[in-house]
Amino acid sequence: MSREFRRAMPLLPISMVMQLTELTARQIRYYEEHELIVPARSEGNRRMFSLDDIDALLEIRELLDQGINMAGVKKVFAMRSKEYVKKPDVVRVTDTELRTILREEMLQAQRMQKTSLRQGDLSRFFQYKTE
DNA sequence: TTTCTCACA
DNA sequence: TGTGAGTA
Repeated sequence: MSREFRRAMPLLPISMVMQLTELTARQIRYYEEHELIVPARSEGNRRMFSLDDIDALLEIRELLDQGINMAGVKKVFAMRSKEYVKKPDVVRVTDTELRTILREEMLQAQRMQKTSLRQGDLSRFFQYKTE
């Protein structure tokens, strides 16, 4: 049994995920509505989360903490899954993608009236691109 | 008891 | 997002 298979195995109920991620059940379901996570269902329509789902939720929380909105989080996730389908080697941020990210950050920074545009934050995007 | 969906302050 | 209602 591969490591990937185990990580993708839906084993945890929402109560466990709540403790692991510090998120409320409401938030977890909300993120599912926005398709940021797609937990499996079992028995009586209960959500069963995998370790991959936990990772995704923790990252969503980090992104949100940085002042990025749902739209921004969606973009990051969309780009990642896009890469996954592509090649795992030298992937680079295209000019249009970079402009989109920067614009989103600028708008968000204005709305939040705080500096979410820190170099540390931006470096995350480049990290994702090469992981 | 826990989780689910739906609706509303 | 939080919370309460009515289920399964």
